[in-house]
Amino acid sequence: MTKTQQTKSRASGRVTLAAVAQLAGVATMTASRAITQPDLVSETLRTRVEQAVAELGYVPNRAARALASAESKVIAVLVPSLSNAVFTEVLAGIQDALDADNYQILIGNTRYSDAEEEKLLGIYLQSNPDGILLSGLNHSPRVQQMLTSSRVPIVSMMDMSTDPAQLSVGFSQVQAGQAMTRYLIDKGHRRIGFIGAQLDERTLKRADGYRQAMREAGLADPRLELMVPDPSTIALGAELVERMLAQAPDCDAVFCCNDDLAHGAIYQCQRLGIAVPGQLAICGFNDLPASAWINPSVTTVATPRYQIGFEAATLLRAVIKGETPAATQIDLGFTLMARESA
Amino acid sequence: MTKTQQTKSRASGRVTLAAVAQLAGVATMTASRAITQPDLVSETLRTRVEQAVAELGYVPNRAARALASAESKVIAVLVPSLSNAVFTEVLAGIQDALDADNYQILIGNTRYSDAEEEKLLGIYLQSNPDGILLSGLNHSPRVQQMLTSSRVPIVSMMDMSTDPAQLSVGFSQVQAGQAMTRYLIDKGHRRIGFIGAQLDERTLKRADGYRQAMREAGLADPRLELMVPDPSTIALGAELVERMLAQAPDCDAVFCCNDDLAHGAIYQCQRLGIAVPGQLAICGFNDLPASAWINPSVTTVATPRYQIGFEAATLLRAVIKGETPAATQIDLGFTLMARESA
DNA sequence: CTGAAAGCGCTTACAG
DNA sequence: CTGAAAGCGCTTACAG
Repeated sequence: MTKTQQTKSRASGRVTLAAVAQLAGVATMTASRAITQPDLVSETLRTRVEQAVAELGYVPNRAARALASAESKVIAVLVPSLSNAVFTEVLAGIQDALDADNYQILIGNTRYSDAEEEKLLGIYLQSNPDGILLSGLNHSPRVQQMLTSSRVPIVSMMDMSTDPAQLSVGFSQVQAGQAMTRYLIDKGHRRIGFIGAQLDERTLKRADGYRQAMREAGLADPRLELMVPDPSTIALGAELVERMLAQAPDCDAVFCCNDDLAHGAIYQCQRLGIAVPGQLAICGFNDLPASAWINPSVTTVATPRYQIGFEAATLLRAVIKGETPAATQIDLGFTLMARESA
Repeated sequence: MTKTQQTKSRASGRVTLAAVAQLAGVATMTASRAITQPDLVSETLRTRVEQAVAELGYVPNRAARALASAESKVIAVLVPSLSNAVFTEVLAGIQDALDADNYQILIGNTRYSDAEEEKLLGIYLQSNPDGILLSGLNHSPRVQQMLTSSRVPIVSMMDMSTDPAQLSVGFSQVQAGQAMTRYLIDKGHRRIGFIGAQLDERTLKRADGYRQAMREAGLADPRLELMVPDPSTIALGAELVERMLAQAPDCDAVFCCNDDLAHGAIYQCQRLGIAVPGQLAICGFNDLPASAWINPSVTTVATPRYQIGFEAATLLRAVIKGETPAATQIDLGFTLMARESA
């Protein structure tokens, strides 16, 4: 066990596969096989190698493996936010789907910024990922170009693509926006406002759905829309509900593009003495855990984000393995949760 | 540019440094230097290499770099949860601190499980990380052993270590628990309950602080404690406040080990017609964004989680660079936020 | 400032 | 079922 003959070597000092093989009395590649494809090695040698691994505390070097083999066992995930519970649940689904495969999951938070997305993708591409999980369908030309030239398999999450060549898992953001608006119209509301923040792809599509439904009903009015680029927060919801009421005093319902905004709007109405839903109906989007508990409980759209992550990762893994997926577009749908606030 | 003489080679097909060097008319290592240490290369050659990089769309292979050099440029971060906003803010701080250094940040969600922590650490160690950021001070013997034998620099986040050899950044969970309890006592409360969930290291320490303060004031009573191992959620807070009132009907204040629980407790009191803080004072811990907005607004302890992430990453980076840090323990403190609910 | 050679620690064909 | 050799794409000493 004392075989330190490092002269001017660049050896890291870590235990190598060669050391394991030597202790087990086999060739390096037999040791390699005993670890990665144990079925191809006789029980005798496999046991000897396993003992050597345990005795030496051998930890495989992932960089060496990635360099020598075709695959990196890395999957990169790009999400626009980690403070938004929606995406942490997407990540939980991804984690669960990839659990057993020894994948290294690279989680990148783009903070809703194209520049940040480009930067992170650039770094991740250096790791030669086996696959990439992306949020949304719209990306900067630079990102698209990087993606194309990398030839890495990609699955897009959150929305449905119209391009059959593009793998996507999610649900129709437009239809969900429409469904909520129609629900409010059916409830008898006529002056329905839309509050949107961040103005990311999904918010804009929900707004589209809102507009379509309002137009169909002959209720469309641009003064009922309030769109700001700031990040969605409870504080912003509180602010925007007041601005909406100022710009459209006859507003009788507000569709907030997400639950954070809706919660803030409700809390603010409580302070201002505005009855919800009596004087003003308020609804949100996503069905965060708090929405079922706030008083009044919040009418919203439940979205299958955990499932999206799980199914997207499962689809990606299949594609990486060279399988031809049964479907390239997986629509997981959404559920309107009618509660007290609207 | 047409130099495809791959016979039975295992080449990946990607553009290599050698190809860049050839196009630029320099040696491979000069190309390498032009990219990683541009100051050491003449302007002429540097420009030629840069043009070749752009023309070929060269992306460095991180695995090859990691294998050839001593450093992996990987930092592994282990957090117990991603659904808890506290840790996503810690991550934001880490991201910001490490932004410019081309580090690959490996984010691992241990889900409060020792087994999961061991598994993730095992995977991450294969990447030979330059440093590791850990949550908390208590880890399984197996994890400690893996950490020790890896010899990778470590910084612990969230709490203060008593071991001077252990780098830690955070604040005293015990003192924070004490401070909140004393605040409630000073407000005149005598029958102060403590509700704890998950029972992770931090919750147990806050409970310790609570007990010490109650003992000092001669108010200690085990019937005022309610500890359950379930994950902290709003729903659980709603359930536990009822159980607390059942087990200690004369309870006049409840200290929840975190804000999620406190929010649930408040919503439930609203439903049950229990006035907060009139009949029952309720306070939380962490100061999540909603706490300032809920009616009544929530008395809680603001914790410097973004700063913890930022400072811990900064400290780790210094240690990796071989610098001797000015302090091995960084106490970032906490702030009691007195609001309406208690 | 620039470069030819060796090596990092693994896996891939190819034999036997 | 087992193994000797070559190679993955970089960087590290060491010269010049």
